[in-house]
Amino acid sequence: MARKTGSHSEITGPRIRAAALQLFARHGFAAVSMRQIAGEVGVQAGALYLYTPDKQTLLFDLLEAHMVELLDSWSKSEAGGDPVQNLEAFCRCHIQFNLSHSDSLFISYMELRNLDPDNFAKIEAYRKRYEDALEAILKAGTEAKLFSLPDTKLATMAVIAMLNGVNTWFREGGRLSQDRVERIYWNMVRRAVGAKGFS
Amino acid sequence: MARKTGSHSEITGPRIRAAALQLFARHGFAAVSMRQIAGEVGVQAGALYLYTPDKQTLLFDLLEAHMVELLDSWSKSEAGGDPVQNLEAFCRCHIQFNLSHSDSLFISYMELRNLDPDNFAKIEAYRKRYEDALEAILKAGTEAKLFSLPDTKLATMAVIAMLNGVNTWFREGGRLSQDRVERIYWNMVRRAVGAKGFS
DNA sequence: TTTGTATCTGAACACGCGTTCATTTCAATC
DNA sequence: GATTGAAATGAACGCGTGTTCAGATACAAA
Repeated sequence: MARKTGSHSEITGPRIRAAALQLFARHGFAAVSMRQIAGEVGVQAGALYLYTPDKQTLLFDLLEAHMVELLDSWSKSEAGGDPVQNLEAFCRCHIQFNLSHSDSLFISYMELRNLDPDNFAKIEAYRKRYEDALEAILKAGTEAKLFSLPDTKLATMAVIAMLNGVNTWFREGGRLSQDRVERIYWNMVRRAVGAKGFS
Repeated sequence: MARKTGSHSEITGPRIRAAALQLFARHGFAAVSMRQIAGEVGVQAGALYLYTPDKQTLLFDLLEAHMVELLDSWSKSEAGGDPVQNLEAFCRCHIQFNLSHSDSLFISYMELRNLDPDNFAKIEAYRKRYEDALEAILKAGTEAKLFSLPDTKLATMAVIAMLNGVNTWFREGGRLSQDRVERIYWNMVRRAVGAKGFS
């Protein structure tokens, strides 16, 4: 069946990951059984082991894919403009990515503790790279006197936490359009970092 | 043994809740067994059922206690000053409470999905009361032209998310004192809401 | 000393877990 | 039509789960 890699269906594998993602997000890693995942895919539990060595690796693969996609998404959006423009791009990219990957986002914050130490360290390294990307923008802006921040590391955490919060309440078709939400959050961030020419 | 209520030890009950709190925070509700909790207390699993009807109720009691304490903490800190003072008090109270109840905070965000619908609704009602307290401050400030906010509901969520973020990285004895962190976050919040006389 | 009661044990119940593996299915290739 | 080999089954493994409960224990009151 497999045409290129020489092993495993190229259809069932992704379906398993999609089902696992949704179920882990909904009920939590520990509360979801391999039989439930298999049931969602329409297969027996044993078949899952043709695609993943174990449940732990399945979780890790989902988290790693999320972080890789996130970093990839930012590297494509990176405008290369001045710090203010870069910060706006970062905020919008972050909100957009998170809202279109809400299950992965949820898991990547909630299920870290279910990773064994090695896997945890790998995911943390990705996360650090992402945070560093934001901090670089804030540092550049602070040095150029465009922002007013006593501590860029702390501001980095504050901005990410604030933007992540959107996912806890935003629902498409609700009171505010996504673009409007992005604009309002960007204005709050812009003020929080003390961007000049804006009060 | 019980002297006042006529049932249950007044020592073992709290010890069970403390052990459950710590274990749930560390490993997650679904991943912790009643036997583990009992082991932590130095008792057999069956004994837990003298203090809680089941595992689900044990979780609910922890979450409810957290929300009650949180609301209580704010009602005691409420200064009754102008919106700017109230907002500062809210930010400081929130950070202080969360840092001194980090396990409860963690659980109360992570384990909501493990509550059955009735219990979930009750906790959400507490949470709404708390959010409303913050939104009332933001509304009052906006109407008094002290803040500049296009949407107080959205600002409420943004502020809470930002403040909650402190718990993900702050460690006592680290680079910054808690008071310094409170001050920096308060300044970011103050600017994010567009407080006058401050850029 | 006897009684009463709050506390706890330890075994048991039915069930679901992650994982393994010999066996079956079945489309593609020769 | 026979052969191949990946894909999937379904039963089995040992173990841990939440919960129950009859019985043991400890201790205050009578």
